[in-house]
Amino acid sequence: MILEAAKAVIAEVGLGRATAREIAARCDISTGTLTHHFPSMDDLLVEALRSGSKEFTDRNLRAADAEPRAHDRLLILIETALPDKPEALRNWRLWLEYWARAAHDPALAALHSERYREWRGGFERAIGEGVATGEFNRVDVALAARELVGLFDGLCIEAAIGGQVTVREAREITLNWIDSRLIPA
Amino acid sequence: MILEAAKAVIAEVGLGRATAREIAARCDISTGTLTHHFPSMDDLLVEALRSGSKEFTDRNLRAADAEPRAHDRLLILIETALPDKPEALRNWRLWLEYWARAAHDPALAALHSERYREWRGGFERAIGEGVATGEFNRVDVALAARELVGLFDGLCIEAAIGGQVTVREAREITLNWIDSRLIPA
Amino acid sequence: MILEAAKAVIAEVGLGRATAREIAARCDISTGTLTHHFPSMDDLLVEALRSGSKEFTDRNLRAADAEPRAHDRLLILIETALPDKPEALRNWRLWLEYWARAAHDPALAALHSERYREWRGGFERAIGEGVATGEFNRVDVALAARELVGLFDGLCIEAAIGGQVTVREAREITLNWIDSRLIPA
Amino acid sequence: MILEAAKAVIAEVGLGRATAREIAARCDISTGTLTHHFPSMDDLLVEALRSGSKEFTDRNLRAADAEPRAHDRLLILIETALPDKPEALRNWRLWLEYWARAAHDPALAALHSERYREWRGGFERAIGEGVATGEFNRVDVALAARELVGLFDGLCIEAAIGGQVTVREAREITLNWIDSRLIPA
DNA sequence: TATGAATGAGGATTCATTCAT
DNA sequence: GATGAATGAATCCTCATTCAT
Repeated sequence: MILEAAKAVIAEVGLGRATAREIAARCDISTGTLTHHFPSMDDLLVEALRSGSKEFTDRNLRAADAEPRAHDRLLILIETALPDKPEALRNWRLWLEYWARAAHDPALAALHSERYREWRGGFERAIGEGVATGEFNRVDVALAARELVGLFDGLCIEAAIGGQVTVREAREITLNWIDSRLIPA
Repeated sequence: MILEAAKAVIAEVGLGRATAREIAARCDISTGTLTHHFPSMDDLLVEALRSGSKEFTDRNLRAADAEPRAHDRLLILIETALPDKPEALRNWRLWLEYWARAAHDPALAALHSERYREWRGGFERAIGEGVATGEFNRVDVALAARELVGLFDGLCIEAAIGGQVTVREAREITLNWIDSRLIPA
Repeated sequence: MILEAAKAVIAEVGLGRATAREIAARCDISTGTLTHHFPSMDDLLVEALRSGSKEFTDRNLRAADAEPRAHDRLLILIETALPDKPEALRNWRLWLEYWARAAHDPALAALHSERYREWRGGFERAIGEGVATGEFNRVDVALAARELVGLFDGLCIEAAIGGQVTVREAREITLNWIDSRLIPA
Repeated sequence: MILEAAKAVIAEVGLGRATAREIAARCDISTGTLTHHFPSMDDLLVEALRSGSKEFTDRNLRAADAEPRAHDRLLILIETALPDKPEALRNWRLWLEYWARAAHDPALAALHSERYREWRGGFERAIGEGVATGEFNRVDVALAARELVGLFDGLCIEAAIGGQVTVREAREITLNWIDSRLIPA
């Protein structure tokens, strides 16, 4: 699939170095065929970013929503997204490109905003459910979700580029946040 | 200055669309003059990213370190960096490009890692000082700094691209984290 | 054909002044089309030098080898190569560029060396045949070929640039060498 | 001296790659100073070719003319020019560039023609002297000089680029030519 | 539908040359 | 006389896109 190849190339070399030739070569098709299916290269790249992150988050959200206990939902969202798995790492790289480009491109910013809303929605539902059942403390659900997602994003970005935060630290800090904030003493 | 123009262009149109011609035009110089000072366009862009973020964080760190009280230090770091000021917004956009590119470029990742270490160091010093003087609770300083910076980064990124988090929310969540975690009851 | 245009341009203005634009204009194609077929300009120029001299010498060698008498073989090699015909003149100019560049470029030196070996091989075969049939004196074939080719090259270069040796003189001196050295009294 | 640096650069990297920057760097001067002395880069390169070959041949001609015996004169001309000495090798490389460029540049062709005339004049004087004193056979002096120089040039070019002719072979063939043609039985 | 040769605008970079200091 | 920053034309090359087959 062309989009799949595009995602792989973007994750590997970045949005700025992702060329039609390289993507076509991944699919073993000609650049002519590529343009036949995606008349605009720009649209292809944007769609790759969008669908790439959408697929990833949708799958994780579904997996989380299937869990009965709120704490397990959060664990699934976090564990599947932590960038120590190739697929998750690829996703964070796509997101980094997404963010960088959205900063200059209102259309992309809107798309990203929508996707981010869905992602945070998963955390909100889990926390809300936990609060409702008494599994969690009675926190401000929207605020807690904002904080948790912000914390998780900030840690994962740094972990994804191999910076000063390791995946292990990102996990521990995030889980510790849940324990100390949401779990009743 | 050429670097200043480069930073402005990168922040406005992104790393991928920053051309020598545009940067030269900003400075009212020819492209020949540009390459006379920066033989490699790539080096210029990287240096712009590096020095741009370094200047910004250094200035903020100095301002924060000049404050006597730990809480004020943190407030300064946060307030000056929140992306509701043009300069701070520009800085977050440079950082987004920095992160995105660092994901594919080990050399840039190393540079970024160093800068991030300094940035987090400012938070660590402030928190450590507060703990030492009894102004703050007796928390694990390194861990608290990691968490605070991760939270702040995650929120500011989203705020910087005009997404689902507003600057006001980012500020409140961050300050609330400080109050509830660091300030003794 | 692109290579043909490249050879013409090199012969006319020299290797150093042969530009992609000029070669493309000769073919009535765009420079984009040129690089589509020859991604590297350097490779194109080298290939033009190589194939140009190869075609020329191969054709002459075949024509010579078809002659039954050794003396006629030598006459053909010499007569077709003397730089008073446009094609032969062009070939000497390509060779001059070839030599000049081979002096600084080992890869080109190797290519040239191989071509030179073939060229001298034609003379060696002719002389060897003449010696075998008694048409020529019993000379050291390899040595005689070296001498004859060296003499012919040295004279033709000077004739090709319109220097102190005319084509007529080059021809007479070369043929006289054959008569006095190879033909039995 | 600027010209000396220019000769060295041309001999090392070729006429097409000889830049003002490199030549200036060799002299430890700025490109501004270079252009101050040689307003035209083209004139500098041409002058380097011209003076370089002139100095070399003049010195060798003077050394040869100082010898009393004709055979020794020829030996000196040949021995000093054979490209197994750095200076002689450099000279052949300058000549190759000279020839290549003269093929497209009438002005350079005229300069080269004059220099070649002087060079061949040295051989003519030596041969003429030998014939006059009876040291050599009664050959056509002009024709013999043309042949000898042609032969020597052709062999040395190939030897200079490290091709199919070694310096040893070039020497032997040339000396053998002298023995068999000029020396009485 | 698939191709891939052709395109040409746009990219960075090189370079000889100019000129104020 | 010497400098070196500034210049801008010219270089090769990349690339998304077009279109006839």
